[in-house]
Amino acid sequence: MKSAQTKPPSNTQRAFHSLRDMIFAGELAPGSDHLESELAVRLGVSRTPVREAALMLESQGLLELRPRKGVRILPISPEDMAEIYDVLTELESLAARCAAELSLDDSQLAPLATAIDDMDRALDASDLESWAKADDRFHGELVHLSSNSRVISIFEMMSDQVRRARKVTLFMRPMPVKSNEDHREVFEAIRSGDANLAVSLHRAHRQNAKKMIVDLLKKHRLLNV
Amino acid sequence: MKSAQTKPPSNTQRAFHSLRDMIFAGELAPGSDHLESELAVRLGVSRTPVREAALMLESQGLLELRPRKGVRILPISPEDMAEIYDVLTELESLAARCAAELSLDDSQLAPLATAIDDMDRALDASDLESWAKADDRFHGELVHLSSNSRVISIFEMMSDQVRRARKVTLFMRPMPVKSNEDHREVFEAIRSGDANLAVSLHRAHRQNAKKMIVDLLKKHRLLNV
DNA sequence: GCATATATTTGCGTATGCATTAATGAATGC
DNA sequence: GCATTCATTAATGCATACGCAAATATATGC
Repeated sequence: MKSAQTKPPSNTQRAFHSLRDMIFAGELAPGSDHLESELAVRLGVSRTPVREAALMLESQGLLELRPRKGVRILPISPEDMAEIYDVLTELESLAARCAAELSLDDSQLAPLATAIDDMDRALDASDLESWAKADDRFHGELVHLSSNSRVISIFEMMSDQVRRARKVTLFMRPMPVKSNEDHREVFEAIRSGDANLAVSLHRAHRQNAKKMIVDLLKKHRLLNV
Repeated sequence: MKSAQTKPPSNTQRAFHSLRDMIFAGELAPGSDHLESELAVRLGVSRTPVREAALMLESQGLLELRPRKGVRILPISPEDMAEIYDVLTELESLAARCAAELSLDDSQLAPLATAIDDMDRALDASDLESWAKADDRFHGELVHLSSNSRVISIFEMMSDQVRRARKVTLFMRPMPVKSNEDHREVFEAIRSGDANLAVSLHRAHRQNAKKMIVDLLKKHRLLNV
């Protein structure tokens, strides 16, 4: 999926990215409807590339094409997030297992290590935005170590959704101190080649994260109804 | 994704299904290129719905749109199949865990049970086609028990690919006796609510299947080069 | 005979127009 | 006053047209 975007910078690709960005920026609010023609004007192109981009985004679960109602930006419910985290838990655990079994040297593990360090630094500075970015990086790098392109692309799709949910919940949650400890432990397990340990640590880590974000989303929903 | 198809029978949807079926039937051979306009004529519609359908199929990994080369039907390499099986292993294991934890009654477990019985019967009759169908059903039902719509749709996507690969390898493999035993064991573990056992049994089962099909695909590739 | 330049073809990306069909509101009957 | 039907509106689904760029064929110079 990522590779598909790097081909040529066509209008369809631009529309795809623009719409995606607009959704993440909240410019297209979750639950809102938008006519294809309206979006086309907004992006300065015709309906065709907008439609094609919308079709792609639909298959990624960011929006839905509803005949005569326009494209509907899908909201992220706690239930959706629970599903997503369950999938991420499994796929990242697989990645952790692969990584541990590869007996990687320090240079190959460097991206993970720096991500962890960055998270610590961000935490010290109470900079949650930076922390979230580094956290994303950690999980992303981990998944890339699986060198399974399917795992990677599913992960990227779902990370998008997680990032959307995190926008809402980031400042409701406590400081992710435990989370940072988790990362270090997982990292050490991978480094020492203990696949089973890496998997079980990572699984527990993700399950905690799931519970946290799902609860926060529920709270948030209560606040906003 | 499945739900999207049930909306209205539009030309795009028809094209989507037709192309998919043609790919599975081998009518569009793996590795072959086809012009959009050519496919449009063949399906009796204009290029637009063909393009839209192709776009969807691209995001499902069945084909690739290559400017000026036409849509390329992606071949299924042993490497791809290994990736797919690794993902399926994790997601189905998750489903097995969920299923075991739900303490389902016999009526809810019935679809699994019949699938297993059908496999046995097919095996007795040495009817590999029927066996494969029942096997598909078993795995499908299992995944549906997860009631995780993401897991289900990823599974359905990847099952399509597996089915394609199986077309080629089904008659090269030995009788799946061991496979049937595996299914029964997994089933019993789920019924008795032993989640960990269900997971480990199922994981092992899928890893065996992976090795088998990947090896067969490699052999097949050697034969056809 | 070969390499480079030029012409031609061809397929795609995109715009646009039209027919279809769902949604909305008006009008009519009960 | 409410429901039902019909007319109107409007957005989509799709066909079609066109320009551009890539690929191929042709021609030209050496």
